[in-house]
Amino acid sequence: MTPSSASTAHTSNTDFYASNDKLYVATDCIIFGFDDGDLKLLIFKRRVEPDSGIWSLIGSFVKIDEDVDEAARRVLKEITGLEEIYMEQSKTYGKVERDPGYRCISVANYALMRISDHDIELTQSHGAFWYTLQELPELALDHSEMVNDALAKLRRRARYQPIGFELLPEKFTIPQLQRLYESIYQRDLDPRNFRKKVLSLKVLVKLDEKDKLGSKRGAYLYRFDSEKYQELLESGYNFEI
Amino acid sequence: MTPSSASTAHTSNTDFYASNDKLYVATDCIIFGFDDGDLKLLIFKRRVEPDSGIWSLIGSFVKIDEDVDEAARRVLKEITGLEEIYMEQSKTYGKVERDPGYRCISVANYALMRISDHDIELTQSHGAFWYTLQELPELALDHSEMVNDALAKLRRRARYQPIGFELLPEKFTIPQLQRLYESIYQRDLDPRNFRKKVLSLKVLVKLDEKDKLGSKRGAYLYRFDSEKYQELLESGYNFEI
DNA sequence: ATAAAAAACGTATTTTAAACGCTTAAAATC
DNA sequence: GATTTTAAGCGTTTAAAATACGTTTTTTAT
Repeated sequence: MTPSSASTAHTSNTDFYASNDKLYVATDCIIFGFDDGDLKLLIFKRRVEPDSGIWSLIGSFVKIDEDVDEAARRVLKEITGLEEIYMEQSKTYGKVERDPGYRCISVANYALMRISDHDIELTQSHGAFWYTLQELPELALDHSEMVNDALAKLRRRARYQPIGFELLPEKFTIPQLQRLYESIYQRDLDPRNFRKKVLSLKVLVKLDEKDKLGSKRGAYLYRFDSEKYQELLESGYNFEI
Repeated sequence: MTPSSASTAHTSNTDFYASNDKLYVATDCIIFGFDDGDLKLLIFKRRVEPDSGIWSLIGSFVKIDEDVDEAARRVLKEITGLEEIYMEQSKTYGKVERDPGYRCISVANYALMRISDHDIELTQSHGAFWYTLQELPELALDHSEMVNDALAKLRRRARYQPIGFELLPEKFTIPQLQRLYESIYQRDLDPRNFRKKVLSLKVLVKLDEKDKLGSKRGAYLYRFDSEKYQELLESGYNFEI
């Protein structure tokens, strides 16, 4: 829920809301997931004014006794049922008129998750749906801007840190990893060069299993070597794809 | 003034909230300047509790009718006298206990400026001083963390966008530009390769003047071709140094 | 059987980065 | 006033990385 939806505000005292000189702090979550070879975004149909009926990101007010990123984790938990989601602060939106209902600044966070992991019923009960980036509708308030900014950040991050750990299932094939990068960058990559590059990073462990669903021939499954993955992450390695 | 100084709080209404029941929004500025071949930071001696007498960044509460980045620009203007400073949002700090005085979240912004440009008397009248990164003292609250984060961001930005426009005087030599990069990265660069690299970007215009102060022989002055600089900026070019 | 599709491995070419040598201009020293 | 010193400026060589593209392999569909 975005600030304006107010249903999760830390107080419901209406006298208080009437007073128009209060500055609220909220958090909104840009939740990226990967499934079916596509990067997707979890969005919601708003049930409150303004912009009721319009799609929006999920969010909440920050409580007085809660860290800002705690608030974001609380939202993520409420929506997906998951506690251990990769999350990173994106940007803070602070324009006076960004939310016509209240003076409210919003700290946007983006999260990366495996779509298959989450509690589908819980998500659906909140009126949430996964949309690919291509078919994404216009969003409420400044939420489209938030998505664009988060996407730009994700793309930039993917250049200097390996990514995929958070978005792919535990076992995955190299073509799947390639499709992830292709959907992040929205462009085709050469499969031979991609394979060479990711294998050169030495963070993949080849398994003795094959995935037979993706192709006729089937592709070997891999998993990340979490120790080496962590090292690579900390070394600030430049992962130019 | 940092949030704790409270002198600029946007409201003092205590009817609804007991005073420590209120969530404040502040902004703090990490002001980078370049001078004498060194990257420096503008910091202040705090005059209020907590941490009075300790060095800190400059900041202010965000007013109810003011955009968050407007607040940051207001602070910059108050301190330096300058309006057109390059400024970028760094990160938002939202831990409950980050400021023992109030529940206050802070949106940190970093600014880049030419030290020679600003109003020295104004700065000094605020108790402000320029410190190099090496001699930087421990700062109040979470301000040291803010500086480290902003520096990391500046370093990363310097890799994918040209920098210097904001930090160097209008006319500058290639060795000066090199010293800027060396002080950002805190490591030595090969002068021959550096020259080759920056000239290959085609954003420098060689002037017919020489700067005779920096060396016996003197070095040609250059200026940025702002049009090409802008193009380069927008192309998202990777400026690996 | 044979064609089609995607995986997997390999090689050649081009581009970019890193390392280093040499000359030049002007001030400082003898 | 010749010589040394210092940093600027230009160039070359070598190493590494990115890009382009060829070939073989495995399996399903026809």
